[in-house]
Amino acid sequence: MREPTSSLQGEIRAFVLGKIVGGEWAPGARVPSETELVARFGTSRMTVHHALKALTAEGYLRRVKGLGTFVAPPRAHVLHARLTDVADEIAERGGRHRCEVLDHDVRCASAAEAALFQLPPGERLLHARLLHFENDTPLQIEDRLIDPARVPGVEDLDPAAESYFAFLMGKVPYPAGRAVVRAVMPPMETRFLLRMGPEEPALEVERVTRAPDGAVLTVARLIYPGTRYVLSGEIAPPVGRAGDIAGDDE
Amino acid sequence: MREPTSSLQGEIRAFVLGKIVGGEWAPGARVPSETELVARFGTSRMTVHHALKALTAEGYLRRVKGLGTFVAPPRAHVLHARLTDVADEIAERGGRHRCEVLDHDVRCASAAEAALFQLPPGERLLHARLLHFENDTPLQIEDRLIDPARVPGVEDLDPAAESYFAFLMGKVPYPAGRAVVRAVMPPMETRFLLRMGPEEPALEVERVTRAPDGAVLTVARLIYPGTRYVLSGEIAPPVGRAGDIAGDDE
DNA sequence: AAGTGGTCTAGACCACTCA
DNA sequence: GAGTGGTCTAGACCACTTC
Repeated sequence: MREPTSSLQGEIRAFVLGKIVGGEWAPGARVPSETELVARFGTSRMTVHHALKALTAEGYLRRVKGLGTFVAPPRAHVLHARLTDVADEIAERGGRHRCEVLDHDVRCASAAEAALFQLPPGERLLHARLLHFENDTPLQIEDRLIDPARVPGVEDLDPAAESYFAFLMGKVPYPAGRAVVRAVMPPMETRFLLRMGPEEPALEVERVTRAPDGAVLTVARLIYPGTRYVLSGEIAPPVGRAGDIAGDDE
Repeated sequence: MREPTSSLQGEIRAFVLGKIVGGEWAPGARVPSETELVARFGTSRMTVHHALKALTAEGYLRRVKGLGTFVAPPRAHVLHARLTDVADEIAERGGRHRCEVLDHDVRCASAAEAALFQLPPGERLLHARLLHFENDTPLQIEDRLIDPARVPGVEDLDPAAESYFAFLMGKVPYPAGRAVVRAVMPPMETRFLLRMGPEEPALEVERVTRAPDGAVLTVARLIYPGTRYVLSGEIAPPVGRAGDIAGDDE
């Protein structure tokens, strides 16, 4: 990560961040107040405030009105792993992507599915199962349920032409959601489709995607052969979103 | 995520974010300029700037000097998964944590280990293998290598008393690092120790932790029984760190 | 009462892009 | 040259904490 020391904010940022990652200021330690930093760097208070605010948003600092600024206790780290469209992921590696449609139907929601989508049982749900290939080697089975009432036009989509991921991205960018990553032994059919070895486990990523209003839009189960796919990402401190009210986690 | 509309910044933020997550402003679309928002909300320019800056840091906007502000193209989402100390994780669930030391020795780095740590082969490395229990059920095997030259005092640590995670956190808070998540079939001994079923796969999380200067401090392999552990997290747009120079990814 | 951070103002200069 | 965002200033009032 390149640090811009070219600006006054950058200087203050580098000064504070340096003390933190260098271990000089331990977690919980008091950071100089805005007034003190103003005196030290000879800038206006707003400049200092900007720098500290940014570091707070990035999870390095904890600020309490009336009390002071402190080094945030990093008792947890956060894994930031990109979840992309399979097609994009393959393209990035320079591979060729192809997709076979295994199932594609509109069905009535079972009790479990209705509960998942918070819909009355029997409501219509679009179901699709796709097999994605990288250079003719199967890489992923995508098992997806979509609420067609919330995603207009999705019933007319040809999954082989445009991915559901891309389509949904266009319809509802910036969805909220949760994902769960598991190691599983998939059933026979899955093993066969993904050309997996007899003892090979699978990595399963299950995503529940919600509209900003909280309604479930789609549930996707992505299954990868364990020997051909890993999930990877960077580790960083937990980020604070500006929309959040000050941390209630203590 | 609660949005503070109590402040002027909050109002502007809510206005812009609403248009984005509501799909009214599509990815790539032009966002009103600071001048326009100043006119609309009747605030000073700094106030508008703050709000847009925050949304930029959170990955929702893309700003180009001299050009304008745009809705960031969300072609990828990011899974934000917490990586905590096992002991903390178990404590959060109200469980009881216990730890058995399987191996604990200082050895000379093999060629592969030396390469991983970017050290000359034969350098001393601390190796430990721990079995973590939740309520007397084994949950994790921690297989860890540490460069004792970079982490003073680590050789005197009793892993059963204080976890390496906590110790390292205290020594080098806010490390940089990468993690890889895999589904694997562990060897016999591991299956036995974790009391895994004959066909049960394992979830493996491998972390490489680096000091701010880039030197590898520790490599941890954490192995969980697939039926007793999942990795989960929230999905959000990729965050931009203020220290980064404007995105070069296009 | 003194000090803290949160927010806001009304200016300013700059580097940049586009026409 | 007009418009954009990036940065900065020197003030201000507020809510909050601790003493």
